[in-house]
Amino acid sequence: MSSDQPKKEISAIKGTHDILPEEARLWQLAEARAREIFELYGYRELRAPVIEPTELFEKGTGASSDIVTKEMYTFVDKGGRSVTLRPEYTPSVVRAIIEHRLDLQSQPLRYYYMGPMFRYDRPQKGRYRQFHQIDIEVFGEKDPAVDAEIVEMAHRLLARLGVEDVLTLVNSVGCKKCRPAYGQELRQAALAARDKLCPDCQRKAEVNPLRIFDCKNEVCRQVASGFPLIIDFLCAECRDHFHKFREYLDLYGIEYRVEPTLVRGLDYYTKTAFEIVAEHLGAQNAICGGGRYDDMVREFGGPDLCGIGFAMGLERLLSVARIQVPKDSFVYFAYLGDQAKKESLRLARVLRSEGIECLVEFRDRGMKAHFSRANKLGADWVLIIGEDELKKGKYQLKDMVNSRQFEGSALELAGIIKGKKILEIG
RNA sequence: GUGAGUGUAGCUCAAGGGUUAGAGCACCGGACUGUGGAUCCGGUGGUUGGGGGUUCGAAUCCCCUCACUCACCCCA
Repeated sequence: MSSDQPKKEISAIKGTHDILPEEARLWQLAEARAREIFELYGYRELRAPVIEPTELFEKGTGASSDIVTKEMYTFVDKGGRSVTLRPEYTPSVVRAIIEHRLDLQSQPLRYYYMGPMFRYDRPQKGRYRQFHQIDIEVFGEKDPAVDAEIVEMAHRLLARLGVEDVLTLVNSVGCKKCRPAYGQELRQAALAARDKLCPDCQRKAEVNPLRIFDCKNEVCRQVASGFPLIIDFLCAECRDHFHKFREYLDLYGIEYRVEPTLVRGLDYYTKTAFEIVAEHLGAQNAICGGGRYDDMVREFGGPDLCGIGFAMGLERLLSVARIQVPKDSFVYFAYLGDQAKKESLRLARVLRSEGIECLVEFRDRGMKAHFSRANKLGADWVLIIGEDELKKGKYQLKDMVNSRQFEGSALELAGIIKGKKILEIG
């Protein structure tokens, strides 16, 4: 680089990250496990665009939510439309269902997806501006058994990824019939105790009193502990739903704790709300969050179709996952001279056709340097081609793990590598 | 958006106003021209995050800015 180049190098946008090959292996593995498990339960992938009309989230996520009011990547495109990089996935699925009349298919509809989401937050551990979620949704099933099913499915995935020390919190946030009455009672209690609360909670008392329960201030917690709880206000239907949900959780052997103050941050939840938190994750410890949203599809002008789902944060998941990436096995070509290099290139094509990973480097090296390099790269096999091998048309294959060496034709060696045939030489 | 802390080689860290900013690891090469991991020797690599100021002199002190970390807030 010449000295008159600009000094500032271009770096990734704040809150976004490159996932380098070594780490990408972990992502691939986690994503593959998630797919396997979801498909075992009959879920199928539904891919929606990263970018959506802004109003989709204003209506879906909620115009008063923090996500919509201050965290969206929103801009006007060249056609003058306001568009937004999705901050969450559920509204997109709802849009797709209505747009493609998926509700006419036999229900329930089970979907999963994984991909990037965008929120203009202040980055910190476990919170990034571009982050990734694994998302599942079920539509058209009001039986609380499905609520328990997705929790159980989440647990299975966590177990598969070696995530330990998790705590599952469940609650019911009621429905249109019973929540308003509770909301009023709570607001009254909050306003009555207003001057004892921290400035932040004084504001919440007006805007969203449920949030006071989340305050970490000791005084606020004390005060809030005397507030009424939603669970005492649930209508018969919601109470029954919650009861059965818990019965099914017991049936599945899922350990959980009823957290009467658990409230999901998105406006649309009804009845079941749950969260799975992990220890050793710091302040952003929610690894999975979800719940039921029975009114959302209808509110979008679609059919009366209930829904439930959850999202898992992949970054958070991976930071507590204990997964072993299997080591790749490949053949390194150690050649001497230009003729041997060309023969290596030719041979590598043959072996690749046999499904064997091959690495031919183009730089001229001595045999020792080749081996040193092969070792550094972690090659399981080194295929040696020099003058002797060119003459014979047979090659030396060294097993780098057991330090054994074999001789044979390309296909014979391929057989050895694939473990089908052993031709050992003295 | 608010508060606090931290930025020195690719990584982990020294030097705390005074020669030319060092070490380990990593990378490249040699000892060793057809057989790796070890050892020894050498080499590449820095406008000390960036900009401005104070000073005879700044990695070091001050201001701004950027990034990261932690917390608030929010949430996955």
